[in-house]
Amino acid sequence: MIESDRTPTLFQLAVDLVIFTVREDRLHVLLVERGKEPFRGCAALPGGFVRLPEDLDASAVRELGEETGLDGRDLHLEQLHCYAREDRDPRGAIASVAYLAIAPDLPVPVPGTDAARAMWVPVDGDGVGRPLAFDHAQILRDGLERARAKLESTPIAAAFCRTPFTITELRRVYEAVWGVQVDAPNFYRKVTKVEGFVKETGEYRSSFTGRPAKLYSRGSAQVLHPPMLRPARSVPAHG
Amino acid sequence: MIESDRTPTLFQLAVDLVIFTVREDRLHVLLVERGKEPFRGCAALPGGFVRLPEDLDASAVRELGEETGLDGRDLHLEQLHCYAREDRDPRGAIASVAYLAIAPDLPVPVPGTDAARAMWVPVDGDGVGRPLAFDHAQILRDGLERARAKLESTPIAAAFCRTPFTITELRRVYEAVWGVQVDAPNFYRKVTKVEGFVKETGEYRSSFTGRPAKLYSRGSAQVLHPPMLRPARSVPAHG
DNA sequence: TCAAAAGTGTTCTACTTACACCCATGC
DNA sequence: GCATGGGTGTAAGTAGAACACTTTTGA
Repeated sequence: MIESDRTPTLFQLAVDLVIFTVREDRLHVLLVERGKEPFRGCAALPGGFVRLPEDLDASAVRELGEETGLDGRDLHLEQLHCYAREDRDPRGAIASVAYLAIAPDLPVPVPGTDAARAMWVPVDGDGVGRPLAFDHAQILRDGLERARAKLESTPIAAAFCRTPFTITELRRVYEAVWGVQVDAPNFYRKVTKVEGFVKETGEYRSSFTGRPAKLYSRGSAQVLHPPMLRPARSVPAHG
Repeated sequence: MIESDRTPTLFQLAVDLVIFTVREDRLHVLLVERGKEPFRGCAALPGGFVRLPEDLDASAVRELGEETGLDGRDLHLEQLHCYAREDRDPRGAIASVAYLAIAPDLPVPVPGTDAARAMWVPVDGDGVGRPLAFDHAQILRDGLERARAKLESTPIAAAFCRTPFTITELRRVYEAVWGVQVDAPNFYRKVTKVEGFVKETGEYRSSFTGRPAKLYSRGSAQVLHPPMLRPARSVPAHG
């Protein structure tokens, strides 16, 4: 924070959101269709500009609400990375602070709001199979890698599930985000044994067939001891 | 990245550097004494403003060179977090992108340069035992936690050591950064067994007493499989 | 020969993995 | 009954923790 004798660039600061959910056992990201130039009509991450006195986290929460109808206070939301390459936005000096958000499978987009332009798009491999505006493809890749890593060491997988949830639902989160198959019996034991990952509610949920599953809510742990281990070689969960 | 009808704030963007090294078995951070208001005379993290067309990483490398004489291309350097709270700088809208840098114990500060105002300060617990300018105490805490976490899953501990190094030097990095004692025999085996962490040079180094130690250089691994595990309860390594 | 630092051996325990198997429900 | 998904048992293999012990040097 030492002053230079040359004039610093003035930036507009944006927040862009990588919002993930799991629907039908597949990882999805929320995209919006841009209504203005540049990249009009192109898919992009939702986001918007920061205006003081609001800080970055608050901007992210606000944008989440405006563009998706989701309440940021209920979701996992964490800062990812700041992007400021000169060529990232043709309008000029616009730096973006990317956020990772994780949502349960909720009825979004909400019709009749800004969010009507939003859509859940399945993530295959490292991307969405279509061009994204600005450097959003890179931001999406970074967000995906962050989410995958955080599943290992923290209980954020539960943020993908509506409470209460079953252990199988939690397992399908790991399978969708990591793109691997996970052994159900071992996963069950591990999750229920790791201190503070999940908490039994005492309730059960019947599915159409099979034994009713115990229901759980998220525990109090912030980190997992021991961590969930991502297999070194990925076994595709979806052919 | 959706335009608002209200005018976004214009920010100056700064990069601030949390530069760690280990000297005499203790973790140190590089601080500078501010020569101007605000916080004139107060200790602060080195840093400076971003000027396009330079991007954030390049700004961090440049500031590292200007303020410490270190060559950023030789060091571990990674982005930490972006800070933009309204009250973080009394001069107004200045957002800071913090970087974590890891350096071996080199003869820095370099007298006769800008770096002469820089000093290595030991880190005790979570801080440096003196007030820091702006929100730099928070940035330092975040950098410290990042460094501690990265020692677990990546080989960055080697970035604290001049090449070639001994396994004991590497162990002292873990002890200094984590603030724990590490069992030497088990550490030795683990480090030399994990694929790609360190590479034997075939040379030996004699110390004043004891058996000469094998010398190693950093291996090619980007992540450690399995990771180095930080003890759940910290056993203080000093004091 | 002694101290000190490097490096090896050994044992116990914890965790992971693979997979067999039982449980509880709807049809 | 039987198909289906939930959950438990069990045994083999791998990794971590503790610590005794050997090796190799300088003084």
